Amino acid sequence: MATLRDVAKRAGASVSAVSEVLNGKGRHTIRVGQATRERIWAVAKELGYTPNPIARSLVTRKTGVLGLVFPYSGAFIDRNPFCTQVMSGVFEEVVRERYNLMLHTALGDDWSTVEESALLDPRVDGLLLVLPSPHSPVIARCLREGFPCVAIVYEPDSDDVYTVNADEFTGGRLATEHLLELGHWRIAHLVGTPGIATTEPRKQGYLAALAAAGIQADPALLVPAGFDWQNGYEAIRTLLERPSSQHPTAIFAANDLCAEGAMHALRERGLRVPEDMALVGYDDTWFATMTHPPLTSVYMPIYEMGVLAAQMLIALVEGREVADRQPVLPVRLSVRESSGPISSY
Amino acid sequence: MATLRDVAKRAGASVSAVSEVLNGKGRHTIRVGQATRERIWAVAKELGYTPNPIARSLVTRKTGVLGLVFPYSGAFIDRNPFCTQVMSGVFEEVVRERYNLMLHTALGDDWSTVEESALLDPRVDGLLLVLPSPHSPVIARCLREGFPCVAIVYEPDSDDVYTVNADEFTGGRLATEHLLELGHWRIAHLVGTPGIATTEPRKQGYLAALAAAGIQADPALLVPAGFDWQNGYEAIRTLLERPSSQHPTAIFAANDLCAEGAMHALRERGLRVPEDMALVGYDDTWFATMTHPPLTSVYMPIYEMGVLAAQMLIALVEGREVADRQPVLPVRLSVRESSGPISSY
DNA sequence: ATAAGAAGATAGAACGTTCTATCATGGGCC
DNA sequence: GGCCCATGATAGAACGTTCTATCTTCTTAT
Repeated sequence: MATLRDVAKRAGASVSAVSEVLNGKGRHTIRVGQATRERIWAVAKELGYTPNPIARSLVTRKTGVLGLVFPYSGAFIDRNPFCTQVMSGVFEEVVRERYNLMLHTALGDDWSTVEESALLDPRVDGLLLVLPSPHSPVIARCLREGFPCVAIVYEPDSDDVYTVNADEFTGGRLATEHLLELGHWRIAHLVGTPGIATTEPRKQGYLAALAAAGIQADPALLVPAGFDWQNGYEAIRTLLERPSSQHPTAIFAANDLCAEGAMHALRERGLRVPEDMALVGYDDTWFATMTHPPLTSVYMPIYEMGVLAAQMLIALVEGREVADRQPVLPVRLSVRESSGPISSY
Repeated sequence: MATLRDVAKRAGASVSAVSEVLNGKGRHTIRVGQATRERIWAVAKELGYTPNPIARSLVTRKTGVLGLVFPYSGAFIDRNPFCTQVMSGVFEEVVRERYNLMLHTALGDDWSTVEESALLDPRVDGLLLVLPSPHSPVIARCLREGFPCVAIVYEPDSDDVYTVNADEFTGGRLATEHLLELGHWRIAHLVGTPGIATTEPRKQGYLAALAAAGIQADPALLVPAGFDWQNGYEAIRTLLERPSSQHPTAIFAANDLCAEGAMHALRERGLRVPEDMALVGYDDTWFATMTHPPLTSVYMPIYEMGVLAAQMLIALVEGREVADRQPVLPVRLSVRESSGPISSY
């Protein structure tokens, strides 16, 4: 690997001049004439000079690398379309802006590994946190130390924290309203994993829609489930063990994966979707269109959330101001077959 | 951020001593007495010293970071369970070995972006290439320059290249044999994307199984498709436009996603799986178990391939010898409902 | 003619590590 | 008393950049 000094020696110029010509942005007072410029370029090409980003980072204190931190629960990354889609959006923006992406993970609720590795690590310019736990100590620390950091899906616990969220409450409401419009009034909600930021607002949206329709929520229809296929499957199996008079006629699942699990359990009992049980999912990832029947689902702009978060973080890293610190992106309902024919149209 | 010098000054010791005590592995001749050791530790704790990996990398020429390069075709990362599962395996091993992972991508067939960023980039110690194009110039270059590099799913074009593959040929054979055993003899194969390393051997396995059964392959039943849902969907729609006397009775799809697309198209025409058409997928990702009916699929140890590739690369980076440069991992058939009842048992 | 400043350049000090080479001191042994 | 060597230490040269401070010329306005 040729260094600046190698080029300088061979071109008969100073290291400063070579640095300025090859890597400089004209920020400082180093002035190099046309002739020397050309000589330097020629030698650089000849020697195949390529700058060493490590040496550069040591002095500039910028690396051009962003850290992406995922919650880790064994199978989260490879099984949950939400995570991969966020990543996809982040990645796209990162590539566009000529940054690099470093992957980190938090083992379970233990974010200490992140603190040890990524946070204090000058190898990354900033941190993107996906689904951090509530009142995340990592975020608190970033804020305290002025380390650039954006959380994706996080209940803002301070005005200073940068977050990107979707309007989960409205999502829960839309899903439920849709089922109400279809004539259902015994609607179950498969509740997401407790502690994950999306769980509570979706549930509140569900409750609000019921209340607005003058229906008293039946606590027995708030079924604890989670965001995994297995969660949906087991929740429905348990639910169907009750006497059929207590069964709902429609289900609003925690997310698409959970909905598919539910569908599977329903099918096992010979119940048809949507004829015997209407079903609505959440997230509306690619996965929702390929179930049978295709899932009605609340569309969340997951990819866009990744892009936006990356944009915000890059702005922070580069010292630009971010107008909206806590944007909330709109959701909408994607109506497909799993919720049944639409009676109101 | 406290530096070695800060600690040294405050502890009344030399930078060398502090470096040895806090970060050294006892590799060289620096000897520090018990008393100074304790003083240094105390001061380090007091100042919250944390080593700067960038400065360290500059001198050691090791970063503890591995680069993971994915093929990029718009939606590959977030839609294809294969890629995310490889990543999951790689990630697991990388975390276990206390390395870090940097994500890169190759835009389409243009791996030049990789050459520009990752390859010559001293920020990574080695490169993990997922599904590189045949005769990859990147691999050739790594080999030439002695840069550690392991390819995941790659037809070895030299004895020196390190690859991790699954036994695709046997996979294609197993899938086809299974359908033959079930009594099918008009078996279509939805062929994968041309140019991807897995496409050809799977097809060859299919042809070999037919030949072994004394069946002459019908070229019309070799349907060009690809590895995406849409590919399977469209391939089957085209296929079903032929007169039904020319229809197959069974389909071996390029992968699970493609199989699900096929299933969708079949259902649209009122054809039942497996009663009217038996179906076998490939990869056997989590996705295969949640289709309806669940997919019979060739299990590929994708996760394990990621782990193994990472292990090999880390060994290379650390200068250890790798016994088997081109391991081929075994596959097996996961029989589920989409292929129909098993007549031979 | 001369001061002022522009143009073209360079030396060398950082950045925070690792690690080689070197230097003291003191104890044990002949 | 002198020699050897173990023990405890340090100075300072790398690593490859960026960038401030400084030094020559040469032009140009007064």
